[in-house]
Amino acid sequence: MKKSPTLVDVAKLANTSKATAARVFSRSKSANVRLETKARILEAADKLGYSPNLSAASLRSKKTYLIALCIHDITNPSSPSLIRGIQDELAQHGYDLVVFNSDWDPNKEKKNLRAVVRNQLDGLILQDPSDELDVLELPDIPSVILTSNEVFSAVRSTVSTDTVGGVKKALTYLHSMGHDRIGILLGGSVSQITNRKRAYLDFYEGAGLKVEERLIVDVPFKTRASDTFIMAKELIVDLMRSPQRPSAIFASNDMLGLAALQTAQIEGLHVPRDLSVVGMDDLFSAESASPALTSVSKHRFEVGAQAARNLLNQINSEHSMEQEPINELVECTLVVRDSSGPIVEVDV
Amino acid sequence: MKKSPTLVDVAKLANTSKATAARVFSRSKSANVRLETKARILEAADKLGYSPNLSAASLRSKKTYLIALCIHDITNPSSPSLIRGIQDELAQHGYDLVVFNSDWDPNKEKKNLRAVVRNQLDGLILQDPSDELDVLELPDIPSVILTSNEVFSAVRSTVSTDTVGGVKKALTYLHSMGHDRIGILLGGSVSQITNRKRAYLDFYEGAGLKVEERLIVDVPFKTRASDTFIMAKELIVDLMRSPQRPSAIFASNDMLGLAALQTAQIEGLHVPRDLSVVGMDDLFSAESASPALTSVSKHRFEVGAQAARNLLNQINSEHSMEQEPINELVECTLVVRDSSGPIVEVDV
DNA sequence: TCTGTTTTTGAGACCGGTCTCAAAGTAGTA
DNA sequence: TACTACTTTGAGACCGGTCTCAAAAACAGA
Repeated sequence: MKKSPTLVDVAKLANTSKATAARVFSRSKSANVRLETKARILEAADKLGYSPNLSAASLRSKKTYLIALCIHDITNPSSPSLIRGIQDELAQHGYDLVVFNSDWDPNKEKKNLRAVVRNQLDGLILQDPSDELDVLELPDIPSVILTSNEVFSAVRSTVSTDTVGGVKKALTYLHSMGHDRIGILLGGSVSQITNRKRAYLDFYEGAGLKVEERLIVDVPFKTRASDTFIMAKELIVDLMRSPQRPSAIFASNDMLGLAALQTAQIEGLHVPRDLSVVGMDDLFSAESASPALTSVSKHRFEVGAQAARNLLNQINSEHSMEQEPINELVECTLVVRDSSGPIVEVDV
Repeated sequence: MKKSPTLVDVAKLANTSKATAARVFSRSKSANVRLETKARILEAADKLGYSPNLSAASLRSKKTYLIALCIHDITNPSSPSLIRGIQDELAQHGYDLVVFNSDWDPNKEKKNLRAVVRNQLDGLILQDPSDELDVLELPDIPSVILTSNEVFSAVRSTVSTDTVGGVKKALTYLHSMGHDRIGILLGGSVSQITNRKRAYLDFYEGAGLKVEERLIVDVPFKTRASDTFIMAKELIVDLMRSPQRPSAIFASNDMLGLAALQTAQIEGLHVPRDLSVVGMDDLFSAESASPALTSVSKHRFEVGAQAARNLLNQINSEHSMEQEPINELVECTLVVRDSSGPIVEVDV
């Protein structure tokens, strides 16, 4: 592995100065280099197989053209589209993405944030910071936080999903199909659970329906998806076998929705005749389920793209850290498929 | 955003030299610093809120502690577990991961590889390089390639999946259940298709069964998963409605398997009574499908972990680029679930 | 041809660490 | 106390770009 050529080598071969050669490769403002000179330099670079050293560049210029994404777990099925939304936007501006997992561990989260500043990354997209994280621990760089937590939205730009609205859309839809006893499967983080439960209760109150505690099922969160899935199925069986089972189930995420579909099938309930199921996230798994699962899309791709755009704006503006944060809210959309339909009165 | 403190600032405050201070933070070989001195330096660093600048460090030391992963599309459902396998292994050694997507575009692939060397990344894991990529275009850094293509395995370490063996396992299983007319759904890249078709034909020949061209279905590849899915369903309908439909279907990836399940349901075929379905990949979607999909696991997590381990070995050895490449093959495992069972003779 | 303006080029400091090498300090032993 | 061996520290070159600033070259108009 022979030493790779440097800018000085290129300059020497092209018979110019280091400074001029640098201007050809610099990605900052349009450099003034005569075309003839430029061609000569490029030719020399090509001949030597020169490739700029970004470490050196970033040392002086303070720009790495790398963005950090700190998420909980890339294995989470909704992560990929989020990431893709970010990457597609970043790629257009020559930025690449470094992905960190926190596994919902506040210590890992902090460790990751330290890595972000050590590596001089140019920006940060942080998913749902833990409660343990103090605002002051946020690195002092352009950042967008994916959260609806006001503690953060007060100081940094955020993009969040209108999950409350999404829950309402799902319930409104089911109610309009004649369902007035709708089971809800709650899962995920504590804040997600309280959030959606609140929305559910509000809807019930608004619609003048009677809340039955039995219909509200909390599925404890496990790190491994399969474990949550198995746990969910047990709880759903209980719900379905209960004397007055609901005619519809709203699952606050697609994994729970799929668990409901599977359980229904095992229990011999036909979906959607005997039971309507609506999920949330609109994963590919929802589309490919049997029957295809009606689901509330959170538009993760768009969320990612929006976060990236906001971040790039901050990076490209002069005094980004003094600017007022921008807090964006992405609406949910209901995607109706085959797992839901009008209530069917049972002829006794 | 005030200027962040440097090592010199820390050294000054701790009343030592830059060199000594550096030794405290250096991640290379155990530095000899008196405990008392070290404590003083750490205290000073803490007081100033010092954080090392990795750009500077890597300029001199030629190490960024960043690894590149070049894959086709992170949105592909099997990517996350691969990534996780890599990350978990890397994290133990203090490396972070930069993820690049090529979207099966050879030009993007080349562009990504250039970015890898520009950024001085310490290692590369490259998924299934395109045929357009010349071996000589591979960056001259430690790397592991996820491919079974001999052109690459001759010159670089590789990790690949024994898909041929996997296909055989699935078919052997179905055959043992009494199925002798097994449809196969082929999808993915050209090499994947030919690969698996070959395995299918070999199995049929070995088992002394008659090959029926009608049972071999090619599903054209589309960039968007949903498009492939829709296309697949149309083709599967044809297969199921054909006069002599197969009693079992082997899908060469889970997406096609799920499409088969959905189609069967729509067509009123009971799985597994009327039709057995076996997929490949063992995605979470397979586990959560209704009925749960029997699938051949390719152990993507393990593949990632193994690739990462190999890469780290290269990085930590002296003359990595002169070493003989190590080519590893990961076995597939059949995970039997509810979508497959013994053939049921129809009473006419 | 000459002057004023604009464009292009070069010299060299600079970024913040790491690394080498030699000097200083400390122990252990005769 | 003197001497060797080992540990700890400091001085300063070095990595390969970027950036500033001034000099040189090119151009335009008179």
